[in-house]
Amino acid sequence: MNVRTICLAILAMGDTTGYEIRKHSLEGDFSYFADASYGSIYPALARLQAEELVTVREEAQPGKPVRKVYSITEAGRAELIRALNEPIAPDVFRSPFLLVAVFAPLLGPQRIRSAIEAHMAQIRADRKQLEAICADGDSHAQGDDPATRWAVEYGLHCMSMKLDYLEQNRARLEEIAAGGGENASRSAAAE
Amino acid sequence: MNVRTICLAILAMGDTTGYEIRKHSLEGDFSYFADASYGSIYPALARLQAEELVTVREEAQPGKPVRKVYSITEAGRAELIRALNEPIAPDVFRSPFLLVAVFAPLLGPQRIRSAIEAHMAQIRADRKQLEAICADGDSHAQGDDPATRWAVEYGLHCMSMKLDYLEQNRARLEEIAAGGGENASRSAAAE
DNA sequence: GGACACATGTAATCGGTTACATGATTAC
DNA sequence: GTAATCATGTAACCGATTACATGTGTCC
Repeated sequence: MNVRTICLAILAMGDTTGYEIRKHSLEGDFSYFADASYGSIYPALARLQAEELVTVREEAQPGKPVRKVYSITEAGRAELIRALNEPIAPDVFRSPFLLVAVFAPLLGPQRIRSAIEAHMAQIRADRKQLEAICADGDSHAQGDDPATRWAVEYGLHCMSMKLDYLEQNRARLEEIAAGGGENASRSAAAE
Repeated sequence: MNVRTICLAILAMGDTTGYEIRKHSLEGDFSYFADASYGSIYPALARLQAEELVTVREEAQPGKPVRKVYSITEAGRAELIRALNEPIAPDVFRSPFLLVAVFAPLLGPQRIRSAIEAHMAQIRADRKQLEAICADGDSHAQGDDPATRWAVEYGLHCMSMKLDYLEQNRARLEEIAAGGGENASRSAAAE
């Protein structure tokens, strides 16, 4: 999902600024889809504006820089729908953790233990963040939207499942790391 | 995980060629970690060779092009271990499907149904592929390695969980798509 | 005769990140 | 005083993809 579409999608949920789009993309809802930086968001917004898929209004606020608030246009909404109706690219799941896991015998039990710990902590943190969106309640939008809620619940479910699985199977990986250590040393020395 | 490390990792499992590395990275084991193309693999291998982290031997085979078979060196193995001991980057999970799901009310039930169908088919296909690695058995390596097996089982578990969850909750999303459709039209028309 | 698998490699391009530039306000 | 938050934007760079170039053998 390119930044352009992500911007359009976020703007379809309500008017915002480039600054806030970045926060959505890496903290809030939408953290599933992107992880965009200013360097990609601002040019994307400029381009969308040139294409008349969004409009801008400048809100001067005393003391602070001018906020450029973007709104999606009808054409923008149509373009978003068009993009979402295209064949969906497969989900991407890239796990540096699993690469470490695969080399458990080479890395030894201490490293594996700390890797598992860090990995689980990461998942817990992500889960907490997702839960916050749902529980937000009072805030004006996202958590209340049923479709967003469905997606968030799907994400939460996946995370909880992973944590359960790790809890139950981490010992096995740690044993592999401990047992294989000698083998790895031997085979490395043998070569 | 950059292509360089992926190449090193694959070579740590056994000698291969650039051509086969690509296959590993998008079909076999390792499909979790990368999705590299020739355009990145060949330059990476050349660089690794220059750094003396791998060596090459050319195997002439009559009729076919020369195979350049790469082997990891001791320095390469050390570099891989060093890379794997660095702080692990968080897992990346990017789901174009969930973006579609979030806009279910805007897209309507037919689209959502087909999106769910395609998504589940994709997961099933991925699962089949992973199962093949494990069940390979007779082939000389990966499926038998306990750490690889652990990682594969983790992946299989996640996929099965997702499928179960989708099976049980797809109806709810389809309803949201159906019910919300009118709202979306109204709100779109109202603006 | 055409498509596909094997096999290596380069050049153009692209999408995106990082770092930089600027500057006021608020909280510690 | 110093760090963080708000806020926008550009330029340099980078990693990777896409498309291209080349060539044989095999299967349908």
